[in-house]
Amino acid sequence: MKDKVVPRTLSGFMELMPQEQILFNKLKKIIEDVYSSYGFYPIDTPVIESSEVLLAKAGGETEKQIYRFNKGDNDLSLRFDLTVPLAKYVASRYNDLIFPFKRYQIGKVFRGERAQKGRFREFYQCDIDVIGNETLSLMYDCEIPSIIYDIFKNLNIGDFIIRINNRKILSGFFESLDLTNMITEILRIIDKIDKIGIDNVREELINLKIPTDKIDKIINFITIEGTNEEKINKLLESDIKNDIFNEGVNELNFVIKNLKSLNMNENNYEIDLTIARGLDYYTGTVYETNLKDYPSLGSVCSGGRYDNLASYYTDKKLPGVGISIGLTRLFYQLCESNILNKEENSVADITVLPLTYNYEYVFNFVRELRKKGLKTDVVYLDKLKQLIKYADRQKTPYVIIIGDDEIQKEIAILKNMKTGKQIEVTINNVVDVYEQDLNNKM
RNA sequence: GCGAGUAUGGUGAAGGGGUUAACACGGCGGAUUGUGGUUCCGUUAUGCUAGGGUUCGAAUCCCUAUACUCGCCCCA
Repeated sequence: MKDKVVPRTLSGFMELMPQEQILFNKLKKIIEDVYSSYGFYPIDTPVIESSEVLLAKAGGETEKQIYRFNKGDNDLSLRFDLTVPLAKYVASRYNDLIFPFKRYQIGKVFRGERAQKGRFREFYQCDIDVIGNETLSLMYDCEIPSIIYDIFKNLNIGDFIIRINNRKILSGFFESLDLTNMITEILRIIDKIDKIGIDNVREELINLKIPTDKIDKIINFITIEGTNEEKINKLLESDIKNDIFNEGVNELNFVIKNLKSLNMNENNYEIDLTIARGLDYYTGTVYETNLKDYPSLGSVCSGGRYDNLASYYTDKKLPGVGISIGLTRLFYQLCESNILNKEENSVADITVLPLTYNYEYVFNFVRELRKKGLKTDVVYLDKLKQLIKYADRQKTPYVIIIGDDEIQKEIAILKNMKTGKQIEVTINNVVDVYEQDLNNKM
């Protein structure tokens, strides 16, 4: 035993049991289905890219967290998000793509940072973006929340709220306070408000040596209360004289107004001036989404508008808007909070247990079941007890037992594993009997 | 990158220097050679992350390494 290698999985890498994997895949499929229902195209890009491409814009953090290695003379890296590969993709195929370019991409990304609760080194991102050529209609800023809305409705994991803000409002506001030079630090602090609370925000702002009167103004500003309409009106009526600020307010006003016409429930979205988001490239509308019943989970989906996607690869101006769902973290959190129903995730609808060597007879049944779209598992084990136990552990709702006695009578036994009821079926009525029993139970 | 903590079978774990490492779950075999999720019986770590030290004696105390967990930074 000593010379065996311990079969372990690296920290920060999620590996699931089959039952869990089914659930995970269900969530992934729901997201994918909603994305494509809005007319977005799927793309896939390599997990490995040349470091030169991936690190073209390289902030300090990215460089620290990226998995980078050499193979021969090649300097390679694992992608750490799906946005940079998108930028490369669009820049290199600019002449062939149709704009506005609507794509989604679901795939694994890698970050070489220390793993923590709900923080992974390999995780799925589910990205969706629209990229415009030179310009991009603000209507796409409205479409994005609508997509989020549909996804979280379909995921069926409880009530949720999409929080919306516009970076121009914050930028303009801080410009008017003459704090432009520290805007990155301030936004970072404000963004943490949900986590650390308003008092700590104030404290950290004091640490930045911002005058108290300005801190009061900031706190008052970001905690504006009221309905969406009231908040907009307060912003429109404010005495802040700043062009960027006004532009932001108008954009936000436009987005909020149009969300109504997209048939979204007003309880599921709100203006939240504390959302700062992605301190790098977001320039306009920004979004975060939280589960109302589980605020401690933090944002489960976030994104926004950016002016220029691919400035490191091309001179073309490519504005875009999009979101990303961190599916691995979301799934992890949903499991931790017992929001997902982990029961009854058998792949097969029916498990067939052959107690005979006359497989030809068995396969006739199997073919019939599969032809009708029933997922049918056939098990080959020596003993009936093992067969039954297999079906039991797989939580298959139904089993079919076929032994030599049944073959003699030209039947099979359909067993409902929940009720224990057994019915004799023939090849002609097996599907009907199955469906009848299934419907009776419901 | 910085800080704190933990390390015992497939899993959850007890044992805090004294001869065979508790208990539970799971697994396997059987009671029950055509019927599971109940019950009963048997079985399941020559070893306590690795290496070194203290000791007559170490899973237990000390040191080093590694891994893992949790914070911070940052982020999905």
